[in-house]
Amino acid sequence: MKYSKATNYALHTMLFLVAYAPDKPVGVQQLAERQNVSPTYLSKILTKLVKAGLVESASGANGGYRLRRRKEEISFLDIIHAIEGTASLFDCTLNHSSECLIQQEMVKAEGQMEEYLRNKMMSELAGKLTESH
Amino acid sequence: MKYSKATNYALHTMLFLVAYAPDKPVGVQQLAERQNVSPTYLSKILTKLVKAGLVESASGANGGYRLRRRKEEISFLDIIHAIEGTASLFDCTLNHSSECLIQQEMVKAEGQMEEYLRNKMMSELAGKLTESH
DNA sequence: TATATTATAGATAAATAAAGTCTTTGATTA
DNA sequence: TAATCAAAGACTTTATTTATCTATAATATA
Ligand code: SF4
Ligand code: SF4
Repeated sequence: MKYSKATNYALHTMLFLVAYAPDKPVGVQQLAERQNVSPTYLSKILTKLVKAGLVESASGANGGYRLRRRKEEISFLDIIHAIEGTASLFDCTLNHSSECLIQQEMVKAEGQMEEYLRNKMMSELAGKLTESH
Repeated sequence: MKYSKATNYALHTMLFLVAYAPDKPVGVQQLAERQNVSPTYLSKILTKLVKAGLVESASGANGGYRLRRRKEEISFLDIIHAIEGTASLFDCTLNHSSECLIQQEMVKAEGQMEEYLRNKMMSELAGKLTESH
């Protein structure tokens, strides 16, 4: 079980937008170069972020992506859910009713992680950023 | 990102051993039937549990698997780590030093989940088990 | 000792998921 | 109109997970 690389790309992209982006949109080209990932692949990730309402896009010349919310209102969990989806990490195919003891505990455990991520906002990292990161 | 089915099998196997197993070992055949999984596949999972010190095995007639610790001393996390390994869920290949802000937060978040799983013991579930589960 | 029983290990195959590419379309600006 | 940029779909490649098959080793008991 691993977080996908797509999630890594998404987090870095968001962090960049939060930390450095001015008002004008940033193109996928520029975002991709910073991360050594192909623009076409990153664009699919960005489209997910758009659909999740985290960023907005503009086509055409001078287009690109920009944040749609204030950095105080964007959590790690928002970004992760946009990429990984919101399904439980532990989903037993045989659904032995809601009383399933194992699943209950696994979901609670996951909830602990999510709570941390829900409360960790982009704004908290933006200030601490150094050049190389 | 999903927990593997192997982890599911491992949790069910351990729960069964905790709840029903007498002193004599249980064969992989029997364990596999309950879960509709092939004995050979389950046996590799069990071997991991053996190597993690959670169960012990005995070859030969009347052999099989039995718990190696008291149920109060077996945590969800023990079992999950035995199967999934202990590496971080978020591992950026480019290791930008230990000061990496993103990784730091992701590891902390994961730590919250692990803490819950570390404190959740098999003994807590054993009593609540119903027939069908 | 011989035989049946059971776990361990390794190679391999099949299935699934993730990562990445290519190409077309559509929107926007200058 | 021409250049620029995002969105979408089909597709390929790679990696991981799941599962099977076979051979070997250990043990009990008849
Ligand atoms: S007990 Fe829960 S996890 Fe196990 S098979 Fe039933 S529903 Fe699935
Ligand atoms: S900032 Fe952290 S997560 Fe990002 S590339 Fe550097 S080490 Fe990896």
